[in-house]
Amino acid sequence: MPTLTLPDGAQRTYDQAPTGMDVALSISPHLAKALVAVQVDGVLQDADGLIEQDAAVRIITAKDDLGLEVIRHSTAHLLAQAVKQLYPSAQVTIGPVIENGFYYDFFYPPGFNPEDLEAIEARMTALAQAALPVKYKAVARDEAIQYFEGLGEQYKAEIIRDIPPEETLTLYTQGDFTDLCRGPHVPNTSHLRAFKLTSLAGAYWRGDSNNPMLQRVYGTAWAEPKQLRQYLKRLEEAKRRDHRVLGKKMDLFHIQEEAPGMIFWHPRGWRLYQLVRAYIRKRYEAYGYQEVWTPQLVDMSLWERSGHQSKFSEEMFSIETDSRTYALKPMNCPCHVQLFNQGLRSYRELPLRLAELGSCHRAEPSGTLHGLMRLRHFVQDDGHIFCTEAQIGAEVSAFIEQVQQTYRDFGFDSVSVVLSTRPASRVGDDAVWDKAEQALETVLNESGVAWTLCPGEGAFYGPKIEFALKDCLERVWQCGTVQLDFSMADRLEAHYIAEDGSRQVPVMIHRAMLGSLERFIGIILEETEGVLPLWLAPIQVVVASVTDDTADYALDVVKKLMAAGVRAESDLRNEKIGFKIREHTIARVPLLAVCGQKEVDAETVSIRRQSGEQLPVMSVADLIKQVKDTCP
RNA sequence: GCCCACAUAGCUCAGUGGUAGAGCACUUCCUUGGUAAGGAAGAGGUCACCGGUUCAAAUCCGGUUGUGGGCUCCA
Repeated sequence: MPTLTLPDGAQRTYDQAPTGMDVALSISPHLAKALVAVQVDGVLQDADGLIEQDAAVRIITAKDDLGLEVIRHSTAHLLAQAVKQLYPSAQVTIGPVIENGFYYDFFYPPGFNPEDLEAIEARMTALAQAALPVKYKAVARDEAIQYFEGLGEQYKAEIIRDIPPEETLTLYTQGDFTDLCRGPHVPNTSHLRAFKLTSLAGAYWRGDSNNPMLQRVYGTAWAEPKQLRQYLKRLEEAKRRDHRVLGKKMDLFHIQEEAPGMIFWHPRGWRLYQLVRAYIRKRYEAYGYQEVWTPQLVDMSLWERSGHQSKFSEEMFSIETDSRTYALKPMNCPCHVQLFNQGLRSYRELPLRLAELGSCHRAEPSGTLHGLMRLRHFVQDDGHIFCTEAQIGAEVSAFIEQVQQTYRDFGFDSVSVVLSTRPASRVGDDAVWDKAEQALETVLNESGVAWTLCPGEGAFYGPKIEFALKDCLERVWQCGTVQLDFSMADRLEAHYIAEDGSRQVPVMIHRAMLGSLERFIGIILEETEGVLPLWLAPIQVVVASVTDDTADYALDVVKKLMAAGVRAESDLRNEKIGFKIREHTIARVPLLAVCGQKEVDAETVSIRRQSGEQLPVMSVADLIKQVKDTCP
């Protein structure tokens, strides 16, 4: 006779173990209809699962986040059912819930095309409308293997074989389709009424590129059709924030076929680039770095000694000349060690911080290139700190502080911080890795930032902390990073003389705040929708004349602005003022100074912000002051 | 690198085997207009590249390059 406690504190006692559906029915028929699952003492379970003991029970509907997750998971099953009906030779694998939806991977060598997607979606809709009951039953592992092998579902059988033998499995059946699943699922498919298949992709079985390529179908699913429409609209709007689209609209840069993965920067884009560089140089100085510059082309032997050649030879551009092989530098660290190695270093010089706006070339695989985000030529705001073990904590912790300040200056308030630890393929003793990982974790905890752990994602020479930002489609890109390295200095024979006169190998800390300048600019563009903070705008003010009579005055204003260091341009074209406003607004110019007869007479400018907001009429001197005050 | 799709005027795109199209941008002329598009005319393309099928290819087929969405990778 279980007694159940409802969220409002009410208690109900049942003569025999009820199902979640019984509980809902005993409250209201309406609730029973809306029920997608129940939560029993915090554990989600199916509507028809028995509740045999006293427990706290919550009815989960589509309005709950948990309910939405169940709906997405069930929609993945619906997709698999539709695919099996339409393409019986396809084998099912896995179909998890992801942000905003789900995907399902199928082994189907002929592959799907976009028309198939439409057919699959149509079948899903029909199956959902049929309101097929979703039933589950527990089976023994071996029975499950036998069942799926009998169906020719090799992938499913393989998944089950990897599950510990003693575990009981559940099979979910809806109509003619049965899948292995932990559940829970919606009571029947009529709950699935707001979904859409969004894209088709290849994905390796178990995420391993040595395995066969599966067909992945992505979809989105929601509780209500209205939410689905809103989501699709959001997606549509996000595409307008794409940095590649904005790069064209704002006339910042282009890429062309002759130089894949490399950027042709236009005058305005290059100005933005220079502004970011100027910001970084100020920080280098403020944070005690000395800026350096090293060769672009370095003999392969250096990369062999550093260990990069053996790990990244495929991704290095190399050049044969004078019967020597050079590599276009893919990174700056070995070059900075060469600087460290000039002369005999003393412990008194540590920490020695070398910085370089380092130009790097990497022959990234063609399929990985992506606008400004992933390039074959990019510039890092790189830096290497040579220090003693005792100095690691202070250096890393100062860096974390600096990175956060930098991101705030650029207007980012949410940065994800990840600690990545030893990868399978690495150099150095485990004892050294233990020490390095411990050091980073300690500093992170002391800094108070929220962080997550990514085991196995570290660099081959050491663990790292990564600072990542999101683009318009919520894709995560690594930007800042700080990496501990107990190997490279030793490999490249860097030493210093310690206090006791002994020769010691310095610890190397690799660090970058923005990561790649190009990527960071791409992220800023998407984050701001191209409406850059005033201090970063390539053109801060366009001075537009209303008629030819006011052109001279407008030119004079531009001259004054430029003399004061404000980035200004004139627009004296024989066009209506409305037309000029429209053009510069689209080009994301932050401030527009309109000069008509009124302004000429009063010796003022009338300022319109990119947002459309009109500022009080002001003198040119006031405008200059306002613009100057925005620079960090 | 792998899977799928795409590549037409400067830009955004239409064009399913029979003379290459639209809007915007551009040039010229008219217009001198006060806060998101004034009007008219003109010019502009080897339909990414290479090959094939066909009387005929932007269109069908194969390859190459590049781009987009994913996967793998990312010092």
